[in-house]
Amino acid sequence: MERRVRVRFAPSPTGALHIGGVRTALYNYLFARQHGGDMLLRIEDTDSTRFVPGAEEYILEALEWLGIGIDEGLRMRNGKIEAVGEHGPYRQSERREIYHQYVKQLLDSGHAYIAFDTPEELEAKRAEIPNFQYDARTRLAMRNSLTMPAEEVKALMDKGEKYVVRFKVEPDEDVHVHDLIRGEVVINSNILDDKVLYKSADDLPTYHLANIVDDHLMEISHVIRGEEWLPSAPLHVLLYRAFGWQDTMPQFAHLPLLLKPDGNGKLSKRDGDRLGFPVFPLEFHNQKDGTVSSGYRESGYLPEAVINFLALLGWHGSGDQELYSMEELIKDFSLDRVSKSGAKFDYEKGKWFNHQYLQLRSNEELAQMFLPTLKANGIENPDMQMVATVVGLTKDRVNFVPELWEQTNFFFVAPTEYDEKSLKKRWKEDSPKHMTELLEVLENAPSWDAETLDGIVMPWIEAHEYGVGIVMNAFRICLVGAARGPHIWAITDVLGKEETLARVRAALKILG
RNA sequence: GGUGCUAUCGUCUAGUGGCCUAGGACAACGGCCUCUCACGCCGUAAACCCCGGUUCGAGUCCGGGUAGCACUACCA
Repeated sequence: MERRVRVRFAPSPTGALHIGGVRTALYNYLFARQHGGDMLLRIEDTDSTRFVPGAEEYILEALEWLGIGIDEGLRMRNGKIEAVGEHGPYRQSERREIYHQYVKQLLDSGHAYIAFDTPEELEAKRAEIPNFQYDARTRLAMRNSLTMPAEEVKALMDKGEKYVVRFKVEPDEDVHVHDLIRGEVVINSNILDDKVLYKSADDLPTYHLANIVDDHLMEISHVIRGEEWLPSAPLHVLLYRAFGWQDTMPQFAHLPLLLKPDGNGKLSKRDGDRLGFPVFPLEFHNQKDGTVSSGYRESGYLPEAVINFLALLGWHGSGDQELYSMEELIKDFSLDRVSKSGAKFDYEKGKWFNHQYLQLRSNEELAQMFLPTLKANGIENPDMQMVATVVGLTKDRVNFVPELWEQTNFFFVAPTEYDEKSLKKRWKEDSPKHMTELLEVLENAPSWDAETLDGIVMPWIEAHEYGVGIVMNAFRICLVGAARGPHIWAITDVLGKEETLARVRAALKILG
C-alpha cells in the first residue's frame, strides 16, 4: 500500500530561522508538492529555557515570504498566525498530556525506567569516569527504578522527588536505519545511551520522544532533516519499535549540512557577521539577547533568488539547468539527486542568482522596491515614472536593489565634485572650449530627444574633428561627475534640457 | 577519545565500469562590443585525497589509510 506523502518542518523557536533550516523546509516542501502530499509545520518548543519571543512568528513569516506553503499545522497568512488541520495542537508545549500517556506506555511495557540521578550527580560521575555513558553497563550502578525497590521508587515519587524517564536501550544489537540519501546505516546499540525521554526540569519530553510521538500521530511518511540528526536516527528507530509502530515508521532522509564559505565547520551566524552576508531569511531582532541579525529580504534579495540558490546547494537537477522557478523545482526535485557531502556556502553565487531574477522584475516594481533606499539618501516623493526609467537604464548592472543608488544617484542629485581619476583621463585641455561650444549647440536644439540631439551633436563634432570620445566623455563628466553611467542621450533624456545645460555650466565654472 | 557520515576545478556540482582528451555554473583572467562604467557575448586557466586490490579496462566497484564534518546534554 502506498501511503499518502506527509512531511513536516519542525523548527525550534530559539531564534531566527537559520538558512540551513530554510533549505530543509524547502526540500520538504518540494517533496510534498511533487507527490501531491502535505507539508506540515510543527513547533518543537520542548526546551522552555531556550524559547525566544518572536521566533515562531519570525519562522512563519520567513516561510511565507519565501513562498514555502504550509498545508497543515501553523502558518502565517497576511501577518497573522493560523493553525489548520486535524492533528493539532501543533506546538509541542501544548501537547503535554499526549506525551504523558505515551511515556506511561513505555514505562508499563518495560522499555523505559525512572531515574533519580540529579544533574549534579551525573556531572560528578562524568568527571570521575572518563567517557561515562548512562547505558546497560552502568545503569545498574545508578539511582533508578531498575536498581531500587518498587516501594522506595514510589515513596520518592510521592515525596515529590525530581526524576526523569530514560529509554532502556538493549545492548549488543545492530540497529539498521535505511536512509533515502545514504542507504543503509548500521549502528550498534552499545554506543547508544539511555536517553532521557522526559525531563524533570520543565515537565516536558525531550526532542526524541516528542518527535517520534508527533510524527506517528501526525502520520508523517517521510522525515527529511539535517545530517546532524543521523547519529540519533537509530535511537528513533528503537523508539518506533518500542511503541510497536515499526510498520508505519516514516522513511528517513538526512540532508548534507551547509558549511562555512571559508575554513571548516558548519555555517553559523557569526560567519555572516564576519564575512558580511546574511545567514537568515529576514532581519531579526532578538528580544532575549538584544542582537540584530541581518536578513536576505532586507539586503535586497528576491525570494525566488533565495529559493533557487538554496535549492542548488546540495541538490542538482536532471540536466545542466541552473535557473529554476518554484514550479520547475517541484517538477524536477528528487531526493536521489541530493548530494551526500556538505556544501560550502558560496554567497557569491547567491548574488548572481539575485542578478538574474532582478532582470525579470518590471521597472515599476523595482522602482517601488527602490523607494526606501532613495528615502535613506534624502530623496522624498520622487517622480515614480522617472525612477522606473532610471531603474530600467541601470538594473542590468546591479545585483541588489539598494545598489541601484550608486548607479542612479546623479539622476537625482547634480554632481558637486568630480571624480579625480575620470578627470585625469577624460577632461582634456580643450574640454572647456568643447563644452562651451556644445552648450551653444544644445541650446539651439530644435527638440530634446535622443535622436535629434545625436543628429546635431555628432555632425558638429565631426565637422570640427574634435573626436567623439573626447567630447562625449567630457560631457559625461559634466552630467555624471565621473566616467560611468548609461548611454549619454539616455541621461540627457531623463535630465531634460534645462538641467543638462545647468550641469554643463556648473562644471565649466568649477573645472574651468 | 568513541561512533557515524563524507571525499571531482578556489566554490556549487555532472559523472552509477568503456560515451572522460573529466561536462556545466559562480568567481578569476583575456578578448569583442563601446562616448564612459557596467551588462551581454566569446574564449582561457582550473579538479578525480593517497595506497593497494578486482577487471581487458576504474573518477566510477572493494579494502586500507588520510582528511573534513556531525554527534557524543534533563538542547533541538
